[in-house]
Amino acid sequence: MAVTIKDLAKAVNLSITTVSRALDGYDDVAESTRERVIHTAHEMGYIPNRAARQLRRQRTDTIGYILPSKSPRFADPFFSDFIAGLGDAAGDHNFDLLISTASPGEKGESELYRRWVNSRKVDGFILNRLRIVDWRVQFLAESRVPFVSLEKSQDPVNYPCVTVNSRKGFRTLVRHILDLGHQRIAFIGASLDLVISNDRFAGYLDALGEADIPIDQSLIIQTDLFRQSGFEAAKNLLSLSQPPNAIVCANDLVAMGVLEAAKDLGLRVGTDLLVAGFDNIEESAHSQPPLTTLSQPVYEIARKLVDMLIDLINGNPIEDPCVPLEPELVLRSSTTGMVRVSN
Amino acid sequence: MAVTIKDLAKAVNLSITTVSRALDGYDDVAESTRERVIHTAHEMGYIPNRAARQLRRQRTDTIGYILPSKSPRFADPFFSDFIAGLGDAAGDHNFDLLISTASPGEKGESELYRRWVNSRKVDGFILNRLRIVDWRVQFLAESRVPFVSLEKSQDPVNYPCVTVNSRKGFRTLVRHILDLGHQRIAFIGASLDLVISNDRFAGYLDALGEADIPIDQSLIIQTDLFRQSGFEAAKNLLSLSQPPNAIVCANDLVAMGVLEAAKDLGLRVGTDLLVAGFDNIEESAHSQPPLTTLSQPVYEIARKLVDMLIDLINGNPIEDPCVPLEPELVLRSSTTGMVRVSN
DNA sequence: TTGTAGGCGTTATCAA
DNA sequence: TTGATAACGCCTACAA
Repeated sequence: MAVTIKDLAKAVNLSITTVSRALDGYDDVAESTRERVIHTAHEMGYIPNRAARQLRRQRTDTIGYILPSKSPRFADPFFSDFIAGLGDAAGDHNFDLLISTASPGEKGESELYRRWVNSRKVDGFILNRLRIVDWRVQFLAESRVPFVSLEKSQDPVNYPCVTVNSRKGFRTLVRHILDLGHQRIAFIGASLDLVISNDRFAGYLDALGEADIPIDQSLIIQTDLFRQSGFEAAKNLLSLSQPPNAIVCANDLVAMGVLEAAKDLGLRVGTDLLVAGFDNIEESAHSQPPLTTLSQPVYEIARKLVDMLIDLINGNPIEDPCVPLEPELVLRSSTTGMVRVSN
Repeated sequence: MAVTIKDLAKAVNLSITTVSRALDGYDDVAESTRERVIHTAHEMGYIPNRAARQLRRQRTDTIGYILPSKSPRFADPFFSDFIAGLGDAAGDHNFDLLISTASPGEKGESELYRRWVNSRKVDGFILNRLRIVDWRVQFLAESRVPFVSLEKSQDPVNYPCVTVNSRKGFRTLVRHILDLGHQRIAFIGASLDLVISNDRFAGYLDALGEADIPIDQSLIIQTDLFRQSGFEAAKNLLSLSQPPNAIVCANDLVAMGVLEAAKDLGLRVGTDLLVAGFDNIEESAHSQPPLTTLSQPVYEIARKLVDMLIDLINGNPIEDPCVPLEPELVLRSSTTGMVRVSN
């Protein structure tokens, strides 16, 4: 059916060996021979069989990403950008991207990682949504499978990563709100096991601490990072006897839910209630009102991660074992009121 | 490193053959032997090497989907649901899902399909966003690679598919708007080469024809199925000397752009201007105002497609070579005005 | 009921 | 500069 190296060898009247090496650019092949081989290969539409190559080289030229999602049906747009970046960068290196989904913490998740590792399905992993202590880090390190991550866990293991200083970002964001004269600021985030949630919460505390504002536990909510969770959390917060006059959210999706809750309650966001998020997803520029948020270059981060991972897989030295980035504060009318400062 | 069947055979003191067949459930293996093998396999964490199995079986247990997108960074939420369905269903069958992106019509696209076919990377393909005449259908049919599709092209080839009657759906939608007393209805869609665009346009024409309303070419716009395109198209439409009083869009994303344009121009959507879309993406329930749209069960469709494809790959008879579905009209205030008929 | 052996398509080692 | 040949890990006639 498909043309194999054997067919090709027969066609050019050479041994399989020579053909293989002509194609792989070894320098012990006569230039004329190489040209002939390459030409005929093109002509016959020869493409090496992946499985055979993998078996022989013990490599798959595939990187894996397991989307940490309970319900992929309502995927965070964050992941669209992230996956697009992974896919594009992988393609540039002639790698494939294998994707699956698994709920963090559930049994299926660890099984999936284990399967992909044991059956040699991928040469390495991309991780994100790390926990402070993350079993994946331990497991992959022990299994000696290359991996890189967005965010860094506290495990005593060294691995390349990209980190976004969301702590500092959130501190800046909360300060911005304080500067506008609002002091009763609520925080909606996820479990503090999650690095991103923890960092952002820390930034929130930093800013309040510096302004000598006491922490009010009733204004701090831990939930999922979904729109619906934001909606419900906001409904609760806003029905307190002393409701907050600002709500900062660990991501934009949650903030979208908050906007909707505010609308339901007839609050004018930007004046009665300030709202902000994190991620700068596309929708946040188009919401009603547009959302103040912290922007991180998700697509580029994903690309960078792939570059690092492939270096790692190839045994190349990684120039920058840890790339630190700063999120950018994007001011929109959900905090600045009617004046549109930025789009 | 990873435990192979050889290691396992050694451990249980049997030949590779026997182990292999014990694991594969052949009935010519002593029950006691089988138990011993399975037990030890578990214990040692044996997982068959994919590459070897693929090479031997000439199968990859992988299905491919190439996302037809020019700019994956701003992916249509439609694709999130679709891909989630593909992934989940594939997983249920112990198949993998290989994903990549390519711009429809560009050279990279055909190369990608060709590569995946020739290098036997996947056992079959899922297609969508079909053209009226689609080279992929021709190519895959000629290559004798199994495939199924959402929507059906007009190529003289038989293949299993799921179709959504969007023509009828759009007819119903446009009628709904006509019933509300609006007659100047604009259509924003994509190239009429695209089956979905063509069908929806046909439904639009059906409804206008039945109501004896002449077609006004200036109200018909062909563009991309992106939010920004909808925004721009709407700006143009609404600045006509005789602007439309309703705009129906080939998908929700475009409708979102239209909503924004309307807001910019100070129009009250639902009264001054009616707007509707197709897909029922999550955002359409939360937009300002919520959007009237046609709903199709994207996730379930994707699952169904995978089931059909895997049957096809396995040579099983397909019970239903073509599954026809009806989209459901979801009325919201973007056409019904202030009254929220449905959420 | 179990084992031997050949081969899937490649790449890599060695010899010619 | 080229060509035999042996793996990689698995499956499956066929033989025992």
